[in-house]
Amino acid sequence: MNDIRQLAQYAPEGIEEKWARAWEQEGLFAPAAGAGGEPFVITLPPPNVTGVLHMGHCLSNAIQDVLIRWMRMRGRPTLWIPGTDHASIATEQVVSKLLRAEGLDKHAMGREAFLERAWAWKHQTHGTITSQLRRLGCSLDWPREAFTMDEARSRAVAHAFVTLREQGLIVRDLYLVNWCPHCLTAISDDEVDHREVQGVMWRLRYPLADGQGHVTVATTRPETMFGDTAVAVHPDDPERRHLIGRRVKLPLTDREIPIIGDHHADPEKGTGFVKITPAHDPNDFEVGRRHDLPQVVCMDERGVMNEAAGAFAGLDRFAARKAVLAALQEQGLHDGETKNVHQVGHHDRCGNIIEPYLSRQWFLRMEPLSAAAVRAVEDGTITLLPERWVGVYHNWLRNIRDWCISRQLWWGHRIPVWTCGGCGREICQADAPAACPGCGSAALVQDPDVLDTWFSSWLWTFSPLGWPDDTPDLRAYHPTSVLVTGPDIIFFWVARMIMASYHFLGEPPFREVLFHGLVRDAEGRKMSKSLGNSPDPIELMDKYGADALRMSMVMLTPTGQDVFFGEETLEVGRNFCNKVFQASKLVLGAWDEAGLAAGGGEPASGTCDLGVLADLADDPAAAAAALWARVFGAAPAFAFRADHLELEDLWIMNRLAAVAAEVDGNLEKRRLNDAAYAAYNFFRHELCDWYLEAVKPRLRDEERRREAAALAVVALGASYKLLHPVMPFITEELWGWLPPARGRLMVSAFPVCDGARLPWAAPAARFDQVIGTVGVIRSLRTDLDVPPGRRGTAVLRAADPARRAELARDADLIALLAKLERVEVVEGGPDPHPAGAGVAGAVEVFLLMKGLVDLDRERARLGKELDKALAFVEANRRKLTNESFVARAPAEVVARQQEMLAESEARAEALRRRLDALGE
RNA sequence: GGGCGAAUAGCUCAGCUGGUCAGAGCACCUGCUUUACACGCAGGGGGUCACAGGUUCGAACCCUGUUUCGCCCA
Repeated sequence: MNDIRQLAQYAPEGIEEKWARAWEQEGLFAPAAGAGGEPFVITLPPPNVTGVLHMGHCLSNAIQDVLIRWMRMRGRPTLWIPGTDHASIATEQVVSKLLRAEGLDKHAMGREAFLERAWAWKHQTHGTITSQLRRLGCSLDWPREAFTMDEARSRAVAHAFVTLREQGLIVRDLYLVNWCPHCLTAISDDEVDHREVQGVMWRLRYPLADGQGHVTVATTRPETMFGDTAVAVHPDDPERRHLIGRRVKLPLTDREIPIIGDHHADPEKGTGFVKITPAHDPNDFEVGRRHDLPQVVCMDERGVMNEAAGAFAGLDRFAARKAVLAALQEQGLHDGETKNVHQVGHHDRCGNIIEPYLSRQWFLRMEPLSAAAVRAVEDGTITLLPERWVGVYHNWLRNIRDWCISRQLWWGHRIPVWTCGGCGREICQADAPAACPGCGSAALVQDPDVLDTWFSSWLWTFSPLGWPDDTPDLRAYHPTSVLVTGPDIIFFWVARMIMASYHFLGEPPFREVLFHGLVRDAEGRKMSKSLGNSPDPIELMDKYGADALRMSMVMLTPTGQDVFFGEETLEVGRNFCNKVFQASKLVLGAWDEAGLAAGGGEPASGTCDLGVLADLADDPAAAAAALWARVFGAAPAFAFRADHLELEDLWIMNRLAAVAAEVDGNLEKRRLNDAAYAAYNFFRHELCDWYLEAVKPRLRDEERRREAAALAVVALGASYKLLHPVMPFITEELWGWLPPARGRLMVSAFPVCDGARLPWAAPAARFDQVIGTVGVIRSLRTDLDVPPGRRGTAVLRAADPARRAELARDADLIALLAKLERVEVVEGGPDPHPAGAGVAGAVEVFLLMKGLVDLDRERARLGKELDKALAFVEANRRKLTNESFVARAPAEVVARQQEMLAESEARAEALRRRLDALGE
């Protein structure tokens, strides 16, 4: 279609792809060269490279693009850096699964071959996510794209590791970690998902070693008893403390273990005796350290019992539980059980129950890094929005624990530590050493593990800018401006990024964090693959358009609030796109007919201050021309005639200034939904419903069409600008159709205004009076059943002479908008009769009925309806005065009956009023 | 167990510093093919602002308690 104006409805196909390509080719996503001012920078939270875009990304990326486009238009050098994340565990799982489908085994094929396959998979899927981001309209600076595992980022990770190691902040320790027996790797505390589980608390009898009875321990995990190295009681427990120092025989084994006193045992909980299993429980681990207890590991990395479990060796942990209980039962050592709801840790990636597991891992000491992060948020250097997350953030930092950063995986950054086979020396350096600096041996073995993915992500504000090198980008664009992400990764990522940036660069990574909510389905459930309730954004964009998707999501999502998403949500956006298109069609047609020369200049980004209207309020023609010049970058090629500027013209300019203030102000406050809604409301309910309707007759009038057409064009142009950050494609397209428009909308100036300085307050109020009056007349028409085809006469009565003078001047406008034949303005006198009456402010409004409706027929019809209504009222009353009904019927039914009575009475009353209004 | 948040129309939510605040969108009902738009226009119904107290001239808004729900941490 050559001329978009021929379209009956707006269709985004082709248009969105066209602009996505054009903008990128024209280099408009790169920060403007030579532009002054403080850069506005965002690093895209890198999506998983092997994933696909989901609705959450759409929301997050739409929010980021709105901020970026807005700031770019406002003239700030703007940079949004794209990138993807290697997602260690997730990717390794996906690739392993693919291999299994081919009958291949990861371990059999070996590390090198596996990594080759993983890279191939990464290359294959990488394009998916990036093309989806382009499709969504994200104005990312693609030449700067980074990948957490590319060479530069790997260097940054290695550098960070080595630095921290040299600073003594990274240590290797035998420690109890969260172990996933399914993924066969350690995970950090933060990857453990605590879920409430209906479990059982078993009571087990441990015989005293001297044969004098037994103690009863309570446990939810009997299978770990083979790792028990003590039984604890509270040292102040009056009933049990006398047993401290004695020994018990550990059932099913030939071991004896001591009874110790430790505060960990709670006399109120369970039986007061707690078995201590240092190698399989984090609390017990601490107890064990305090009492120097041995650590007995009784299962392997797959959760299978080992030789420490004697006869139970080889059983899976859950099978072992049953078997142990059965064996104890047989020996009379099983002392009953109670149901017990408790929290059980699950791996957030695979859902399997994690196992506390004793292993040698790398840890990062977090406490020394946390102080700067606490201070930055406390003193306002970094702000978090919504503010309520500040407490959560501080709480985590105050109780910070060491971070287990090693993972028993292959896909990721390999830990840059080598051990010399010759002298046993440990070498920690960024690049692989050729030989041991100590003994010269070349027999070096690198640590087999890789680093937690977040260990690369936490460098993400500066690693994409070239760190650890001192690059021009790093100097120009760091700290970044905003981080937009979900609050679910406040610990994983946000807090750690802040710590990393202060530690390595001594400055904040960003100035503010904007948290957005989760996208849920229409029933409020989280979107998940297993539920199948997560729609494909690409399909949705094909169907509704990316603009519609963005507009709907942004408009319907208050800051930080979860979104309930159903496909019909997108209709709001799609319908609005069409509305914008239709209005544009109307105005462009009128402009063509007016045959005006346009006049427009090359646009420059920056602010286009509509406060100029207030400055020139005394000379509306000059103000209109100045408005044109601000919006289109050059003076109009024609003159506005002051005597042709009407009330509605001043009003729409007033509204334009007000909406600019509102949109810009709400973006400033990060209330994106309010900003989008303000622009939406202005366009649909002010520009279309009132202004365009008011000027339609002028647009057909050769003498008077120029000013109306020109102001409509300006209003469209300014609206496109205000809407562009949210709906970039359609606005860029339509901008191109505006005769005075030059260049690209996306890099044109953004309308702003000081909301306290709006022009023409008095004329605006006068137009509001017109709107109110028209509203009353429209209501009366419906109430009185005036056929839509019948025009009529309204009488407006006002005591104030000034108000009467205004009404007289606006009578034609009111008649037009209310579809009346005549509007009379009177000072006083009796109520017109027969007529419907209403009030609009200080103006009494009468809609004359004579001639509009056949009074006799209407009287007859109303009389009949009234009779019916009264009969119904009577029936209701009879029932309710029947005492036995009121006493015996269910209260609900009586109440319902009373409701019906009230309703029918109200209806009868309304009908009587209408009948009275018709007169004799 | 600890912390945070929420409760306002059928649904999703605004309501910022007590005073035109009882609102919007969607849904619903009615009317209308008015030459930009039925992906539309016009009109309309609908809420004891969770509950109970308190402060105040005045409370969705502040305080206390209760209930329910959600999230995070242990």
